[in-house]
Amino acid sequence: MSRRSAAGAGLSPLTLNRLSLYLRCLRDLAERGVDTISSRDLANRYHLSATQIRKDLAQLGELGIRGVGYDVAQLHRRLSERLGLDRTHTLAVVGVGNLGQALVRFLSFRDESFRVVAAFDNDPAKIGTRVGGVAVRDSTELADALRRTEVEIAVLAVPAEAAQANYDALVAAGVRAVLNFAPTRLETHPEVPTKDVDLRIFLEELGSQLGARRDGDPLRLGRDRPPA
Amino acid sequence: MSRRSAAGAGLSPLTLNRLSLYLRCLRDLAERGVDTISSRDLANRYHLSATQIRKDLAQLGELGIRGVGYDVAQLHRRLSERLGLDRTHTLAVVGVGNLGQALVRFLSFRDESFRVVAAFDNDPAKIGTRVGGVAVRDSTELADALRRTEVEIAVLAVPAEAAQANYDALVAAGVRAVLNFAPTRLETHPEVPTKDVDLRIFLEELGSQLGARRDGDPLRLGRDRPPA
DNA sequence: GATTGTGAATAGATTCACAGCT
DNA sequence: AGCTGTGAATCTATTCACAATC
Repeated sequence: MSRRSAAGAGLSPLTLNRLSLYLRCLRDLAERGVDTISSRDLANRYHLSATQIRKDLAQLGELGIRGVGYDVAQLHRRLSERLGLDRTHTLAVVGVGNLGQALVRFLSFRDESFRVVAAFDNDPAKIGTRVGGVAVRDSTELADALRRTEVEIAVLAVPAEAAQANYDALVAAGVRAVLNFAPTRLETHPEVPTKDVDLRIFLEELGSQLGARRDGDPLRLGRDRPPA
Repeated sequence: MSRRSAAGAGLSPLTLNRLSLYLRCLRDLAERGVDTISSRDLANRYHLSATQIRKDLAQLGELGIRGVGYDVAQLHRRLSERLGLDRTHTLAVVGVGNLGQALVRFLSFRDESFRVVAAFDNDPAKIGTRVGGVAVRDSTELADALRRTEVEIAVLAVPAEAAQANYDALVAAGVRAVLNFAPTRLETHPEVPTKDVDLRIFLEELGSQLGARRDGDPLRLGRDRPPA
């Protein structure tokens, strides 16, 4: 079989997320001057699973050398490619409230792979201002503006009520993927990969792991051992 | 078997996240004046799976009425309880940069279940200022401050380099759970549930689903159908 | 001897399909 | 008749264990 056989096929989101993680580890290793690493070392250093690393990486082709390990630089390159980080993705942030503003600034910050090229809001007080070097435009211009600037990924950070309408407008304007921070179930367009990120759900997950209220046993805090 | 048998046991994070979702749907339904709903209707309205709803809810006990469906108000109450939302969780946000500030404001906003009671940063320029009604204190006071105000959940929004040290300080100060936004693999304390939220990984997931660069076929944007 | 890559085994999550209530 | 709750079946993900390779 050839070097780059069917290695580009569809990986599961779980695998993709781990690849991102591995990539970050490799960046760290490169900075520290490590140039070869075994799956076991990688796992130990960053609290991961060695077998899983091997299974995941094997999906991209034969990347390691038996008896030796993986070449840090080469693996880094290969992962970047597979994750599409070898080129710049253009982003638009829609909704420049608390979260939207933070996202614009956060994403504009020393990152070669993602670049915020447009921001939109429907609040007249915000339109025309600049956030993190990006001009905030009127949401109603969205369709026109996007068609000209070829935005690949949209970041939706509007209130729940406005999410679906904005999503539809974005898809109609030819955006190819959406990262949705609005706490709603969007009716998604099947051809546009959409990822929901709901901050409140993360908190609720933690909250529930803390155990529900036990009446008469109010809030054992401090250094106590947990119930289990 | 009694009404509240072993129903409080450990649900998987996946299930918990879906319960949060169902809860949000129920809130919406209650507002719209719906007071009974079947798993099928719930699924259709919010693009979920009916069987999965039933499986998930069954884990909390016998909540529905066969032939009829679920009582919206009662189910809402029951889910809130299980998710620990029937009481207020106290939060501390550590790191008041772009993201931290947005999180403080976002979380301070009309939410009964989570309340930001403290914010910390190590930047002298920020210490003493207020963000969303919360005073920013020096990170070095963290241990003392937390012991007095009994914070349950910490939100870590510091740069990667500072994350581990702050995490350790938080755990030592008796925090019971951590929501980590720093892009690092933390060495976690097993008794403190910790959830990583890495915004860049979400973007990378989308980026990779967009397909890698195909040389000579640069950026087909617009309304084209995707490769598949 | 060390380490990868992988088939087989296990664990976990989702879907199916239907018995059992109302 | 309609809908829940659930065992069985299926699908997906992870871990084990070892043959293949350096």
